[in-house]
Amino acid sequence: MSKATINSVAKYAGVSKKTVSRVLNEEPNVSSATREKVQQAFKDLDYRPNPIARGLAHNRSFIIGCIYDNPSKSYITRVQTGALSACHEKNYNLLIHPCELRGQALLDNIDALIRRTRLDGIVLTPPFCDKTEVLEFLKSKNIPYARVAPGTLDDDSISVRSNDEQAAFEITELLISLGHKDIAFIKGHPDHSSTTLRFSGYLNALKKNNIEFKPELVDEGNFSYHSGEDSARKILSLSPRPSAVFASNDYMAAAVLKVASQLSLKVPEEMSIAGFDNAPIARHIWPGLTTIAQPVEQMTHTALSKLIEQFTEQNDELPIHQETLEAQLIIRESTDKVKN
Amino acid sequence: MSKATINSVAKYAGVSKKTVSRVLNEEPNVSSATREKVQQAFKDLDYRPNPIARGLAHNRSFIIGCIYDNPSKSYITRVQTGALSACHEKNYNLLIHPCELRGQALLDNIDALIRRTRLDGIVLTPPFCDKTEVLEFLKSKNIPYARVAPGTLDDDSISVRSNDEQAAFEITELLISLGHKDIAFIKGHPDHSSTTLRFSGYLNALKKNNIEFKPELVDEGNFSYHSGEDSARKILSLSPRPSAVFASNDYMAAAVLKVASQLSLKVPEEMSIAGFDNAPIARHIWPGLTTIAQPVEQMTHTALSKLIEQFTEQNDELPIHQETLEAQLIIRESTDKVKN
DNA sequence: AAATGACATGACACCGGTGTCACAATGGGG
DNA sequence: CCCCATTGTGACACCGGTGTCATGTCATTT
Repeated sequence: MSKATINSVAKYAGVSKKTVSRVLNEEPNVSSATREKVQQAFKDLDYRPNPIARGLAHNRSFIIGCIYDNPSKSYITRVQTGALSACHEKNYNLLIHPCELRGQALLDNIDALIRRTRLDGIVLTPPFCDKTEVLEFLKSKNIPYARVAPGTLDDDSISVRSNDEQAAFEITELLISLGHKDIAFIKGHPDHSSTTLRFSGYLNALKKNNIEFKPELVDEGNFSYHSGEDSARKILSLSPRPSAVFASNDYMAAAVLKVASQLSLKVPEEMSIAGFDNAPIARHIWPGLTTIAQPVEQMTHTALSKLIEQFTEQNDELPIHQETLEAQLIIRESTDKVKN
Repeated sequence: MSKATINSVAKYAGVSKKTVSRVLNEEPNVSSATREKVQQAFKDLDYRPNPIARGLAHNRSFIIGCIYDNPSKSYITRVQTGALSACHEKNYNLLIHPCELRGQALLDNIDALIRRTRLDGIVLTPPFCDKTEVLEFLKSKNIPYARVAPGTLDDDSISVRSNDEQAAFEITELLISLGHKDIAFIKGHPDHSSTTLRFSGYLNALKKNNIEFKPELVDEGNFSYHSGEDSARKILSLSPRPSAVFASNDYMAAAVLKVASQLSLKVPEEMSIAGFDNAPIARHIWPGLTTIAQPVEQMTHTALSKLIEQFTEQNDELPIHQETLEAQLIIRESTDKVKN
C-alpha cells in the first residue's frame, strides 16, 4: 500500500512539508542538495501527491465534464477518445455526462452536475454547444467551457469545428459530377446545427450547378436509422424516382440502402447513396457508403487542450480560440455514374 | 455563484460547524428545532457540501473507474450507461478508462490511474475481468473491484454475467431446428473468455443433436468486422459450402453478410447467418441478424451497485456476490429453413 | 565593519469538511 | 434531592496539500 504522505516524505528527508511541496511543484529557491534529498525520498517511499488534497487547497477538482446527447455511439466514442487524450496530457480527468434533457430540466441537471462534482470546465458537443441558454447558464455560473462542432462561431468561447456546409457542398457536387440531377436529401434532427449547415451545403451545390431545387425530394429525418427508413420509403416510392440520395448521416444512409435492397434496387447501379460522418457502419455494409470523415477526435482534443490551458496558464494575451479543421470526402462503392 | 461553505451556514444558523455537519449527514442527536434552522440555512444560502473536502476527510474520492478494451462502441456505450446509472444512484462519479495494454504495461497503467485519481473502486469488463494478474494486482493494492461478464465465477469477487455458453447453445439449436447440418463457426478474440464459452455452446449443441463436428467449418476471428470478412471468405468458398454461419459477434456476422452479398449468395434463402450481442448493426443491415441480446446495462448496473454498497455499508454478513442474468434469443431475417 | 539584498527554509494558517471528546442541560429512578 | 444516563452542542485536531510571512545564512556593497 502506498501510504506515503507529504508529512512522511518531509520527515524522511529531514525537511519541512513546505519544502517538499516546493520540490513537488518545481518552485524556485530550493538548493540542489535539498532537492535531491527530497526526490530520493519520493522514490524510496514511492510517493504520489494526493490530488484530492491538492484540489481542496486550490479549490479545483481536476475534472472536466463532457456533456453530450448524440444518438451515434461511434461519434460519442470518438469524442471521448479525443477528450481523454487531452485530459491525460494535462493530468486532468474526464467525467462523461450523457443527457437527454432540454429546457429548464437540462439546466437543472447541469447545475446538479456542477455542484456534485465541482468541475473545472466543460466540453459541450452537439446539440448542447448551440443552445444559448446553456452557454449563458455556464457563464453565469462562471464555469469555463469549450465547444466542439458548434454551428456558428458567434461568441468568443473556445470553439473547434469542421466545415459541415463545405463538406456537404462537396459531396453533393460529387453526385452532380456523376451525372445525377434528381438528388434527394434527408435532413437530420432539427436540434442540431449541422442539420441546417448540411442542407445549405446541398442547396449551394445545386444552385452553383444550375440544378433546379425540388422540395419534394427533401424529407426530414432525425439522424436515427429508423427515421432514415421512413424517409427512404417516401423518397424511393416517388415517381419519377431520384437517382441519388444524400442523407445527413450514415445511419440514415444505411437505412436508405436497406430500403433499396428491399425494393430490389441495385446500389450503386440504379441508385447512388451518400452519407455523412464516416461512422463504422459506412464500411460495415455492402456496398460501402460514400461519406464525409470529420476529425472528431482531433476537434475534441484541440478544444479541450485550449480549455485547460486557459485556466492553467495565466495568459494575459488572448489567443485565437476559434478553429476550423478539414473534413475529408471518402468515396466508396455506394455512389456511381447515373445510368442513362 | 454558490459560495456557501459549512462555515457560512453555521454562522447564518447560529450553530457550530459540527452541528451543520450532523444535519448534513443525518446523524442523530440533533434537536428538531436546530435541524430545521440549519435546513432553512441550506435553502437560504443555496448550500451544497464540497465533495472534495468530504473526500479528503474520508480519504475517498467518490469516483469509480471503468476499465475496458472492447472493439464494439455499442457495447462500451451500454456498459457506460449501466455504470453511470448505478453511480448516480449512489452519488458517485464514473471515470472511464479505455486501455489497450497488456502484461506489465497494463498493470503500470492501472497503477498510474489509481494514484492519479484515488479511485474508490473499479469495474472490470472483458477482457480484463478475466486476467488473474489484474485481479491480483488490484487485491494487492486493496482496490475493491467488480467484474462484468467474466468467463468464470472462480473467485469471491462481485461478478455479474450472462450465460454465453447457454445462449450460444440455443442459437445453434435454432439453426439445427431449421434443418442446418453444416454450420460454420467464427471464433472471437482469444483474449476474451466469451470466445471459449460461445464455441463450447456451439459444440454442445452439435453433440446433443448428433451432428458431426467438422473442424474445417471453424475459423478464428477476433471480433472485428475485418477479421469476419477474412473468415467469411474462407468459409464461403468451402466446397461443399455450409448452409449456415454462426459468428461469435454481430460485427463478424455482418461481415459474413457482406461477403455473401459480394458472392451473390442470397441470405437467408441460400445461407443463414447468426450473430451474437444484438449490436445496433444487427438491425441496421438487411436482412437483420438473428442474434443474442445480453442485458449489458443491467449487468453493469448490478455489479456496480453491489460494489458501492460493499464499501458504503459496513455489512457484516456476506451477501451473494455472484449473479447470472438471462440472455435473450432474437430472431430476425438472416436465418431461415435450409433449402433442399 | 556594518548595511543590504538574494536565497533557502520552516512555522503556521487555511481549504471545507469529519471524528473525538468534553461538557452542559435534561430527565428518570432510587 | 441526589445520582447517573441520555441527549444536544461546540471546541479542537485532523485529512494532505498550498500560500504567506518571518527568519536565518550567506555574499556583496558601501
